[in-house]
Amino acid sequence: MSDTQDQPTDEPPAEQNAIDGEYDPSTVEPEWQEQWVTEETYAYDGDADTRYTIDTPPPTVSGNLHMGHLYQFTLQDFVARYRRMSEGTVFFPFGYDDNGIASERLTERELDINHSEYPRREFQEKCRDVCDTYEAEFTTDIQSLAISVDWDHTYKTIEPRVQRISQLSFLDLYEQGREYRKRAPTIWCPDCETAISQVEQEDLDKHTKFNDIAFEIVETGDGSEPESDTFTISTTRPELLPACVSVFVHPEDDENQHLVGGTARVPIFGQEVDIIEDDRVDMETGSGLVMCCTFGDQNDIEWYQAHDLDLRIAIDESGTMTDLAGDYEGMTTKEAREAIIEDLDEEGSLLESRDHEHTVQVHERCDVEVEYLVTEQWYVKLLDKKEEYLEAGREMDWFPEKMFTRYKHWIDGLEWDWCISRQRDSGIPFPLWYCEDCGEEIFANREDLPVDPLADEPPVDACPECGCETFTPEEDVFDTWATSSLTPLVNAGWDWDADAGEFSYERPELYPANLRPQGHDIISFWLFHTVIKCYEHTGEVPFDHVMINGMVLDENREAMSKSKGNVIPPEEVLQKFPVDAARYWAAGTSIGDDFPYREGDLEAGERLLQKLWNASRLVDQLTPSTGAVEHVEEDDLAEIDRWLLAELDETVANITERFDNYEFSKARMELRSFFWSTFCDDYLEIAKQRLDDGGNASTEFALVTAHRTFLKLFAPLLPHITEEIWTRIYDEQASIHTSAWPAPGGYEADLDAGETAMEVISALRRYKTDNGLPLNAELDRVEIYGHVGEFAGPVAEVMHVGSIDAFDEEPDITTEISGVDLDYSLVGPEFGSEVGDF
RNA sequence: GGGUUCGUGGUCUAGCUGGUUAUGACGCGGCCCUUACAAGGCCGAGGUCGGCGGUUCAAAACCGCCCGAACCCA
Repeated sequence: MSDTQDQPTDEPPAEQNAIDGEYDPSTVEPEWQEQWVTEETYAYDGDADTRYTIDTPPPTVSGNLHMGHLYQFTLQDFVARYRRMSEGTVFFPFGYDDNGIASERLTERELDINHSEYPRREFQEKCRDVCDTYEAEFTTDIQSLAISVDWDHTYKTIEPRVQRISQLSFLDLYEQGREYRKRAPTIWCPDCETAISQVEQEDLDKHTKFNDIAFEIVETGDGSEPESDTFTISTTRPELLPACVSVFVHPEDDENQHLVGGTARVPIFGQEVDIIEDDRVDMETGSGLVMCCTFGDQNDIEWYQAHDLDLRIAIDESGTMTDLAGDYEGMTTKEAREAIIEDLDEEGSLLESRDHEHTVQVHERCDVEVEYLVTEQWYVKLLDKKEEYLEAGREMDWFPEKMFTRYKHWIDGLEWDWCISRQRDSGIPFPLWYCEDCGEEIFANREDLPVDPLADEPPVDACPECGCETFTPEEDVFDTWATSSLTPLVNAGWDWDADAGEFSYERPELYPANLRPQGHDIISFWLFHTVIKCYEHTGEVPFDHVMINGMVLDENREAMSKSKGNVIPPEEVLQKFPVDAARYWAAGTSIGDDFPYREGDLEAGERLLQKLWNASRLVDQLTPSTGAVEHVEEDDLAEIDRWLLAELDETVANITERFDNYEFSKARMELRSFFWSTFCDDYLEIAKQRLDDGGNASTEFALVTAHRTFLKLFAPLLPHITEEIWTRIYDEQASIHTSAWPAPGGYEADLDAGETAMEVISALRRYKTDNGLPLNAELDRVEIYGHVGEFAGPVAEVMHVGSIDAFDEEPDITTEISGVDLDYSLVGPEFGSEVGDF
């Protein structure tokens, strides 16, 4: 009997009328939140037979909780709570990603300082202090949302344990030949003086001058005599002229075809450059001829690599002109731009200078235009295994399925290996030194990790290559995602076992994780990096399932943003509505779709809470104390009671399948509809009549069984109210959230007759309403044409009908209302309608 | 510029492996205080399923183009 619907047990009887008065979430919810934390209700049971593991991307510590967090964590929590009941135990950890540039930025903003004003160590300490404050606040917020995290399993990506894992990962990938150090073009912020990744830059519209500059033709490609001695190059960045290495012509540009293969001379600086054909030229802009400088934009880098061009570096790390710029050396790029335009004009090479508006790439942090510099950076190889990583993505089940295409598309479009070094202050250091003489890389020993090469000594006294005894520490730190892509391994306690000479897990059962829930905005970098790093370390993809959530929009379907001023802070919502109502709202959309914040949906949730409370009060009033409700065997159940339990069976099966497939919206809708319409509107009304004059074991049993089952089915969505009712009526000791998920009890009943009976009730209500009668008005006699089986009795009771005559056959006459004395004839609902003609 | 996803009553949605009268909620109108609940119950109005074309006996669903929105990558 253990795998049946939730039936009454022999628990100690609760006091009669355990539920009275109104439900007051403002006092009930905080009490439970506190109790769940102090009693460790959600503790992971490592010894359990079955378990479920969730690996969530740790939120970046960059500010306060927003609606996106509320939504996302709530969705994760639906899964966690459902699985905790159905599987036994759940590993649901919580982490903070506080080792990156976002945290530095938060610290600078919070303390109104700049990182460059402090020694690295001091600044790092400030970052940690600020993050601690925010994290404590964030933790309180998450707990107040009833997210069922195991608070004994939390981590920060800056903590030593995670630093060790991150550095181990670096060493392992290097030994596998998956990493290399290379001098190559990188995206560079001259203000922050660091390499940045593509995701850290954003578009900004800027007003500039578009300058037409004459280049002298030294030689045409086909040896012909040119009509003119010069051609025109249009550029917004004349300060890059000293870095000009070639000129490009589009292959379909007939007018300039004769120049291809020839050479041109750059004004002022005088270097001769090749004229080359390439289809990446934008023929619509300017003259159709374009110069390539190392480097003005990403296109220049592509050309540089595709055509093996020279490297001419005219701008250094701080945005200052180099000696290559001759007279302009030492100027900022802005000063040089003005000076060069002036000199071009004087020399007669400046043909025109006009206003121009275009989009530039800036660093999201400081809005300063990025440069492309050749610097020495560490990379993780990606490009040689695109096919394999695509296959790794296919090994996971995606919910919704269509989100896999984003992963696929990202890999298809990959053109760069992953630059993982950052010239930053607060982050996890690279565990290595370089020989001062020969540059040999000296890596830390695995058992010594974590190390900080700026403070710690290298593991050798002399360079194994050249014997030199002095070393330079690597000053760079890892990209945030080089670490936060390791959370599945952090959860499982991945580590190097020096004795065994291999990697091991502290909790091997946790890898791979069952589920990765996250937003669709971070599929391309966070999820992708997590999949490939874990895959390279373990040979296995880190997740069975990936559940992708959409973004929260405002009521007009627009993204919430500070600049639009349409941000709704969660605390404002939670002041107005119960947490359970907010969770009901969060359950209201298909997974993966963006969806708007709508107050009406929270009001609907609030009404559901009241309905649940009131229905529970009625069940409580109608039935004896829990211990006195007797178990009734299926054969001894009245038809109407067995019908309810059979319907409930179907609902249990459906809801379970919905949760299995992360279809919270459908689960919500079906559960609400069955509870409200079938249980409250139909069955409860019937039960009231049946229990009117004393006890009825069959109905009491069905009522309590259904009610217990409802509470459990609602528990993942509405944790507070279900716990409150559960405790009051059924169990004062154990939480509903650690009880077992209900399973269908195998009840069989005449569902057709039940359905017909409910339609008859509905028709009788309509009749009374249409005739201005109260619903409890007495009717003398009703004839039913249709199969209602043994339900005629309950129907008569609930609708206050004197006598019911039921006929299985269709009537000869369709409808007949006889007399004025409330005699009533009713057509049996037509059922079994024909399905088309084919 | 390239790609992905989406477009269903006033609002948010279900349906989308083609087949009765297109689902539900919110909102709106009317009636009803029936001893759990008026934050309730019952009834009702409201849709050319973004547009045009195609496939088919049959299209909200499948195909093409167009319009519009969002996101990702340039």
